[in-house]
Amino acid sequence: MLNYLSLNTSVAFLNLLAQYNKMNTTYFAEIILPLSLDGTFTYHLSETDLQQIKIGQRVSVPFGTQKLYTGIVHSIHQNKPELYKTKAIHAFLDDEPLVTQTQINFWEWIANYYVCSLGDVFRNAFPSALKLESQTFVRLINPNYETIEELNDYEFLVFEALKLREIISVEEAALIVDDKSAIPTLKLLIDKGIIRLDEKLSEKYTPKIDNYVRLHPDLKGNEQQFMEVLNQLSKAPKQREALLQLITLETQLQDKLLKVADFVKQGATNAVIKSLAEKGAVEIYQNQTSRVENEEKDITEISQLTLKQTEAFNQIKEEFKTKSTVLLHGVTSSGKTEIYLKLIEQVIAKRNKVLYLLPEISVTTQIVHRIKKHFGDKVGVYHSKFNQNERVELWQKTLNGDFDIIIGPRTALFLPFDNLGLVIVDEEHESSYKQMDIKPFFHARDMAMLLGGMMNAKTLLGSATPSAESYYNAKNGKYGYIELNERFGQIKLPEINLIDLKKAQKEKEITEDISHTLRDEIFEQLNHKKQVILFQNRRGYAPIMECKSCGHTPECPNCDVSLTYHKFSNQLKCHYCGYAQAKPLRCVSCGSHELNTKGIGTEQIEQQIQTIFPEAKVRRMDVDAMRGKFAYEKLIEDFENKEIDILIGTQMITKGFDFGNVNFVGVIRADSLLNFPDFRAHEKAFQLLTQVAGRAGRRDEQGKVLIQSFQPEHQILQNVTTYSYAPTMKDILYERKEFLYPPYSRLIKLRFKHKNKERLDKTAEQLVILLKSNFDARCLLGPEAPSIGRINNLYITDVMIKIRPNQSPQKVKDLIRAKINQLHTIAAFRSVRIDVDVDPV
DNA sequence: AGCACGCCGACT
DNA sequence: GTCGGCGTGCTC
Repeated sequence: MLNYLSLNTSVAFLNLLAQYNKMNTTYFAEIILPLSLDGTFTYHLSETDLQQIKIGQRVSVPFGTQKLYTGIVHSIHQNKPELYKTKAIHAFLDDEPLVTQTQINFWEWIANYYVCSLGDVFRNAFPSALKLESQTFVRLINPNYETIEELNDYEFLVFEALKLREIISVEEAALIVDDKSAIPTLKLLIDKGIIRLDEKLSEKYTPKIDNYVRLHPDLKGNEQQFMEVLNQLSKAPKQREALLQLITLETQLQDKLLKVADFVKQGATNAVIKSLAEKGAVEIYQNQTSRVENEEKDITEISQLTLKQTEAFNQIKEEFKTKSTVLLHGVTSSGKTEIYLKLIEQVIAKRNKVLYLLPEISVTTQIVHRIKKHFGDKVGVYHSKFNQNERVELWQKTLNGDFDIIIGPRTALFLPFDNLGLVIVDEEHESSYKQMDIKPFFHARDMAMLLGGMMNAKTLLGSATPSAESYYNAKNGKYGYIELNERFGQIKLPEINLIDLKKAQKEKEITEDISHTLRDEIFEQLNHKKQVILFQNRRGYAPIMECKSCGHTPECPNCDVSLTYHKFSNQLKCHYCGYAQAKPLRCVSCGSHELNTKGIGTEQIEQQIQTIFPEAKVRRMDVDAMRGKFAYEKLIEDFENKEIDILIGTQMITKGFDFGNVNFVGVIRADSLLNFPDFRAHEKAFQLLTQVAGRAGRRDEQGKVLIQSFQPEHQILQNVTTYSYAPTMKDILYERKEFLYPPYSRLIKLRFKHKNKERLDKTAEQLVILLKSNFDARCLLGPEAPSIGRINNLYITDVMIKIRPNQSPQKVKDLIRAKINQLHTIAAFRSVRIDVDVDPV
């Protein structure tokens, strides 16, 4: 009895213990979701989940009332959350992780540094084709519903459709009825218990499948059978010929596969190939085609470095022994690329990977071509014009370790590579490295150094005009510093001269905006069959349109800017929100027909130049002319083939655009660059003009540059003509120190946006009040509306915070986070959007 | 960031 | 009278 009892209790006890253990061994996963919400989200794991879950794996999870989101497994733990009930993971989307642990660490670092959520980083860093969103489907659950007379026409239509196909998507349902009544109709059907809504995930990425052709496997290495087939074809000469051609092609291609389409291009016809296939001579099969395959076939040796280059190369290597970052300051055409190539070669020889960052536009140009030429299919190129499918393939290939080198703009930083040995940031001064439109507002140059540090890689910053920050860091010994101040082949730097526009106007030495000196020079160049580049940093025809009689200027209805006149499309456009209207025939204010334009854009220069040089082939290069995926490549090709005599461009032409046949560059008006209300204006103007000048005389002879300006005496312009980089920087750094700007402080810009101006200003003022006690007056500026105070119907105001060198940036950021949260506890302030921009440019 | 719930203007 | 506008609150 006692035994029985004790046995019984022990069984009960064991059950209890098992249950207890089970409870205690409940596991949870932290999931990163693509939401702008702080932190990760906790889901509980079943035992089977636990078997297959891996950090970095893609999962789908329910979030909110019904939606499924794609998330990434961040971590696994046993801490049961007390404040809310966890849900289960819906599904594992892949067997293996698509994100590495290093990437997760990197994302967290970025979220912390740039004061945004981990979800913001994930959303931006991960290809969107891999972020599945659930689609809502309608499912029939009561096919036997009988009281049909109670259904309205729309309900009946959906019911009938579902009887044929059990499941339809909400979109299909909307097609059956009309768009507007779809949701109400479905609601009624749900209420009647006839249908149910289901969420389904669909993969957005689709592999590209092509038809390929090869010699039939049965004939391969079987000479006798092959001869038989060939003899059978004696009466079909075309087929015989094609078969023999295929053999030749296959030998040439070695292991590469031959697409049917490519075979057709080589002379075979589809009909012939089909007949051959029917006779068993060839085989047509399907295979996945890579969208990111390299075309490059002949790999060439890297050319020998010159003495100067070798010297620089050795210095870089020496500096890398003690410093993780080196700044290579080399004038345009000094041959920085060759040095990069040599370094890359050495790094990949050690089985390390290289990340090569370029400003956006340069990714499509010659540099990429040159790198591919040396490293062939080991080069992965990322570009923002890639479509979603191409991005996915690049991601997967990178994850597989298929590439030794990844080249790309700032987003390439997020590809899943490992084992980096070297990061190159070319044109490091370029402001396009800073992401400004979507969160995270990161600076790719800075994050490249960080990522390099995480993987023990070295970072090489390259520029002809280094940023003030990098120059400062180099001069202070934080980075290694190597100068390369001689052009390749010892060609002299272009001679830069200034043209005084005031004087030219007074002496009538000018036609519209082209001074006669500039005109004569262009004429001279064209006579020598040279191509000319003209720089005007404004697109459109004229930035302002003005009524001659009343002075009215058409403005954007959504933004606080005047509309730019585009003659080509005969429209007035807003460059901030995209608003466009037809050019009005008369002034909307007074009805006058006399409308004037003020200021000049590329379109107007194009027209003026074409008038002066009616025979010349004039082209324009700005975002308006560069629409479409291959517009840029096409233009480069045309320029190379000398189908363009004069190219007029915005700052686009300063990036990766080097051609041997250009000996002269003209700047139409430098003034707009100099008078920018920004503490970086002088730095940017010097860099831009120097870069523009660098386009001239790159190969055989010394180039010439003419800069037109109303203030030729301006110190920056004077310094540009004499290539006085160091003195310019000295002045700039002196001012920065005086006014406590970077690199002598760190900036955080808080940008407030709201459609109601009063509420906006009140909120910004309130946050300043909350922050006031923690900063001295010099370090907390604003709120102040930026020069364009309203974009897309949202009013904007900025608060600037300067962090002194002795302050902890982390503590300041924590403070900002806390104060914004505090502000948001009050409902009235909550609707104002606050963007935190760390290290604004 | 989505998405649902809830309260006020312009329409059949 | 409704439809639908977007303000507000919540999501593991």
